Amino acid sequence: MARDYNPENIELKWQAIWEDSGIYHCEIDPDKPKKYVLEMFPYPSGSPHMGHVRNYTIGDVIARAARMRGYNVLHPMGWDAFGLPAENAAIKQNSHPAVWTYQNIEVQEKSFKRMGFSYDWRRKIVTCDPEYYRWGQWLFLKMHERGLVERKKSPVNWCPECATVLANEQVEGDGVCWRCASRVEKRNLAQWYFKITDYAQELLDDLDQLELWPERVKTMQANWIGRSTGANITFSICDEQGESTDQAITVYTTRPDTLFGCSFFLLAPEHPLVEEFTAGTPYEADCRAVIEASARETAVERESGIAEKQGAFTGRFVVNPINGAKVPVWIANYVLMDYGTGAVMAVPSGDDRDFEFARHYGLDIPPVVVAEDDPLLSTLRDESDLVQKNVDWDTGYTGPGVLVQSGPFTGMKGGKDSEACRAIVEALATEGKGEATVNFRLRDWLISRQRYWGNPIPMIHCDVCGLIPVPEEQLPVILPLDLDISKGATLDSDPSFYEVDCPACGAQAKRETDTMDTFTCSSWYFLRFADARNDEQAFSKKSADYWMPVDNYTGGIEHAILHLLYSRFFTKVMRDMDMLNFDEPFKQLLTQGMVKLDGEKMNKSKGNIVSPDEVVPRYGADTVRGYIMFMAPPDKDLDWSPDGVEGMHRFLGRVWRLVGEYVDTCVLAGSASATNSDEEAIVRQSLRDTQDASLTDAEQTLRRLTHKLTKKATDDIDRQQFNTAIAALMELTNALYDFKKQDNWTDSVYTAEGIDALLKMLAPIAPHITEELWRDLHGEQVESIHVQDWPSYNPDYVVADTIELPVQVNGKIRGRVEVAADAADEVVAEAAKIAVSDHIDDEEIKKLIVVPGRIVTIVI
RNA sequence: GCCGGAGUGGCGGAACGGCAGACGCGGUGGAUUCAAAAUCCAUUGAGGGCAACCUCGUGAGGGUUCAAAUCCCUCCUCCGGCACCA
Repeated sequence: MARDYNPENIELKWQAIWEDSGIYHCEIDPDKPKKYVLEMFPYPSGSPHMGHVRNYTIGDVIARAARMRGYNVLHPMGWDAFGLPAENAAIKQNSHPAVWTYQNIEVQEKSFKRMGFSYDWRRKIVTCDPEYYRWGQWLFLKMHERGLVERKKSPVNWCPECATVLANEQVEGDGVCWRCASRVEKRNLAQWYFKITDYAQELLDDLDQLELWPERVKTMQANWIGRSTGANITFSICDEQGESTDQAITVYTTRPDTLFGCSFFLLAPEHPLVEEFTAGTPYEADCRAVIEASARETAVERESGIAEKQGAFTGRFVVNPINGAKVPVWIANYVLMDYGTGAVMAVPSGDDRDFEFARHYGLDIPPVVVAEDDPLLSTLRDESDLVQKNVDWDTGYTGPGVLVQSGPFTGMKGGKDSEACRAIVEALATEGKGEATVNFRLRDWLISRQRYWGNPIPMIHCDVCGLIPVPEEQLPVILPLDLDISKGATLDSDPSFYEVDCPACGAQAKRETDTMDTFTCSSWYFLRFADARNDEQAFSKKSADYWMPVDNYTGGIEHAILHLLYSRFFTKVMRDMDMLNFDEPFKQLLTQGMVKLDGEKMNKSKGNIVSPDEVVPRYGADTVRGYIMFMAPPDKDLDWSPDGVEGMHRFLGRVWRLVGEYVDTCVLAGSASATNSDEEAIVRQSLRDTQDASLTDAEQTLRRLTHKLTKKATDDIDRQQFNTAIAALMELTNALYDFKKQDNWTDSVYTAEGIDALLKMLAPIAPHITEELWRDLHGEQVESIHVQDWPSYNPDYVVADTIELPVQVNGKIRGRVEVAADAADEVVAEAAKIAVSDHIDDEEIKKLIVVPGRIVTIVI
């Protein structure tokens, strides 16, 4: 009687053996095709959850399958270890972030090993380790050299809870902190930036190269970058009489075609000219009220969605450069200082916001672009002068149309990027008052953080020399570990850290005490994995040339913008530094879905957590891996179901018993079990040489299913449809059980072939049980199943000799014909006619279509 | 508002424009058992018929096609992202 399936025993046994033998280690091998399989490395937040299990199982299956398909596979693991949670937890527990971090890493590492993930652990990275973060500092200096680092004072996002500034990407839609969900405030502070906007166009363009990225991630990035085409138009400031002064303001617009409809002009409340215009005038008080209201509003009103349009007249005027009209200058709360130029030409008839503002303050709404079907068009079609100052519309009209009341441009087609846009910009350009331009929504990346647990920014403030980079040979700037941070102290409270001599002039200077955003650490870690133990460089060119780019990258959709945009930016910068010879770091991206419970996100505070620590000891890692891969396609959310876990456990049990019984029978018969794979291959080959006619029907069927399902599972794993790949393996198991009803089923070489294919294809998903059964089958001395070749299939064996085709009459299935698989279409057609003769009667056949191997359809 | 994605049995989910519901869960019946668990075998979209079979079925409504879950148009619902970006 076969042994019981005891997952815990065999899993721990094989995990130890794999670790000792180092079978998952990899080295550069120019003779072998490489595959770099990577999952987004975890934050060491505590014990792992099902999301981790899913993420890393997906990657592991890809890596293992690739290894068996003959690739030299790099599959590494590390930790993104700097950041606020460590610091907050340490403050709470009166510990140190380093202690908390390394403890958690130990727990997670152990847990990942218990899952049987096939990492090359020699390449482990921990980003808070000086051996790693020194290279982050080095990259900062290199970017500084290239002019990509900037320190500037501007309104920034401040999270009061985290007591630090945040990047735009880290403020979520409703104005809250991505980490703690507190409401973010605006503060005017001097901060460090990476000039990601220098790469805005390329970051947008190269999305086209990413054929194997999900469409939605690319769309999200494109929206975030937010390219818009339009023109800069310059309005000169004029006096009360309309006489131009030598001062001017430039606006950005996407609709230069509507310029004749500009009936007022807007400045952002924070615009520097507002003070100059209004100081000491009767308009000062009103403007100040709007400025103050809008400063309060940004925090509060955004929450409610729509803020009421507010504004005030500044008492000043500008001249419309296209027609010399005198236009009043207002301030308005909906004009943003940090987009475009902070000033807007308002065209209420062509913009809903301007329309609303104009209605509210009783300003003119002259129509300039009118829809083809608007009755207004017939009355105004030929009007080049302003005859109608107002419309009776409910909103502005933003669609395409015809220009009216627009001087020489009247009658032209208007709208976004229209001929009128080009003509008007051209006319303005001749007078130096306009030029076509492009604007991006993307802002520079604010990377400084006023927190302790991060990579120190390697810069020094010298009163004499200004900002001086730390000389390269002095790297790394070590983050001191002896700080008592229990009260939330930062580097700013540690004189032994910040008191330094200026590297340039030797005067007493102050080291920068801000640290870098953790996202800087994760923006290049995939490159370090290629050469993790290099202590002379961030990574060698050779290792990057061989291993990069990452072939398969798996991680959560929450990084659709953040990490994935930053990493693309770093890659392009390093390419321009001649460190890399490619444009994009991640060839293929798989965004895995969440693991939920009863449709809800698992959450510590809700207490609805299913932990791998409780499920794995009970069912084994193989069952958990298999379940997670089977229950949904990898990119979809998955609802945890205890019954589903049982089902996967049952399936593995079926495989266990099938192979166990096979081995037992063979041992009794003194055959098969002793064969190693070479001998078996020879046996199988010789059998293939014999005539098919010697096969029984059952053998024919088993062979056909084995080859068909091998093809199916192989294809499905290739396209990462692991759920259907597992379904195919279940079918193969069922086919073997079916064949088991035959007498002497163990004698047939097709049983051996089926079991061989089943175990090998199941190996990436359930690595332990398959390894154990593989050794049962072939003996302890045989090489691991995980270094075996992936099974192949013979297309000739996939098709049966005869096939049954459905026959349709007028679109409905009315019968079936059994024909030879290679029968000519004419033969099939005749057979089909006979099969459905009842339904044809004497009707004339109008059309007869044979879709080979699929269907016959007859139209009468 | 704009941009994406998705709506298929009791449930999770399958289906290069070609037999809708693979595979699994759950259910039902049987074998085994003193009994149960486990296991094995069979069955399982809905409705009708003794039956071979028939009818209806992929969010709703139209269309293209010999043939539509799949392609096109209109609409509804849900999920996600962005949002006063001029």
